[in-house]
Amino acid sequence: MQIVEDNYNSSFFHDQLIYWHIHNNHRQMPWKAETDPYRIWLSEIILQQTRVEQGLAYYERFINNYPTILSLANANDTDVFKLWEGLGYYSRCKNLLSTARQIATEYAGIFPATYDTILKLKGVGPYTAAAISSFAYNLPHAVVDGNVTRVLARYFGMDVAIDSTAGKQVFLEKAQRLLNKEAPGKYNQAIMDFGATVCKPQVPLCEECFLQTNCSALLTNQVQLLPVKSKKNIRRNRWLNYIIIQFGEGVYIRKRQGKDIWQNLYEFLLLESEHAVSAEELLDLDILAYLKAEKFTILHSSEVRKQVLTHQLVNGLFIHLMVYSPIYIPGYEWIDLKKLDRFPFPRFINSFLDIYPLKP
DNA sequence: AATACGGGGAA
DNA sequence: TTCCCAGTATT
Repeated sequence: MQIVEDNYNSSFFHDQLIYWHIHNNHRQMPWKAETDPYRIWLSEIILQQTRVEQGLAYYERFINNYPTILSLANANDTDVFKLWEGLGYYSRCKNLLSTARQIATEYAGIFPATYDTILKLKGVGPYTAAAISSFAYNLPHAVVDGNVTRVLARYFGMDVAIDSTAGKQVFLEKAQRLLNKEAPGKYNQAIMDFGATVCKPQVPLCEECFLQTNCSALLTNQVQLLPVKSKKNIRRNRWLNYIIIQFGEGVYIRKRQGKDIWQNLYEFLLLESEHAVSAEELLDLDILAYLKAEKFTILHSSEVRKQVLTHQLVNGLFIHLMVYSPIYIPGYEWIDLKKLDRFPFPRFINSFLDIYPLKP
């Protein structure tokens, strides 16, 4: 890459981007022009690896239920996870609560206002710290998200892998050099909106793009090849079979623990298997021995259901049983069906309950 | 340095 | 199916 040409391109790129942002960027979002760091932080956590359209409703619900960081800090965990239910990446929710409480106790409820202190907060990495710093406090820190790496990779013809350690450093430095130090928030907003609405991943609008005359990828016909990603995702198969054991008007559930998917969400009696198993085989397992001592009735046995996650393909079936005396299952608790909707469940379970509602 | 962590929308 | 989304924490 030529240094001189790079400098020329950089100033053209920067000026055009700001011009577009002021005159032709019509993307609306409720947290735009927001100055409350709590709201900015909340929106940024929700939007990590999440499309704006998907996160929007969650943001509104959180603001309605918890208008201040102190109200969030004082909330009860299950209620907050219930609000987060279905959004995915549930460690974000855990860290959200943790940070709200830390700010309540250690910062007297006042959101920290420097990049380094913000970066230390749980759930806040380089991207989110730069976003909060620039949007809430107009501090000169460039955001580097998926939009930014894509835009920079294409416009400047950067073919270093965006998911390599070296690549991340290169893009961060490039973004930081391009940043308008006078209006960092405005510049950060501009480049992300541009990436999301014009320089899109699959079908970018190059024909109507105001940067087309200087875009390296477009000029060398590499738009579809940039940015470069080195790692490929592996998806493993998994079989999660659930036994819904009902006694009276309640069922047995537990909160998921340990380092696995769906931490802090709830589930029914889980029987994980290495391969697909039938309902008959499941009910034959030793783990259900204590059930055999009791009289029970099979009310329903579902088809195999599937859910695609980023690193797993979850398969499994649901069996609904009725028992006629209370049973003890270590780690599980009996919950009245009328209260079941207070508990957050993974999508895999909720999608089954949608077609097979549990009624008292 | 590599990997896991959800769910949804678009092609 | 595959890709990718206003990334981060953990190993």
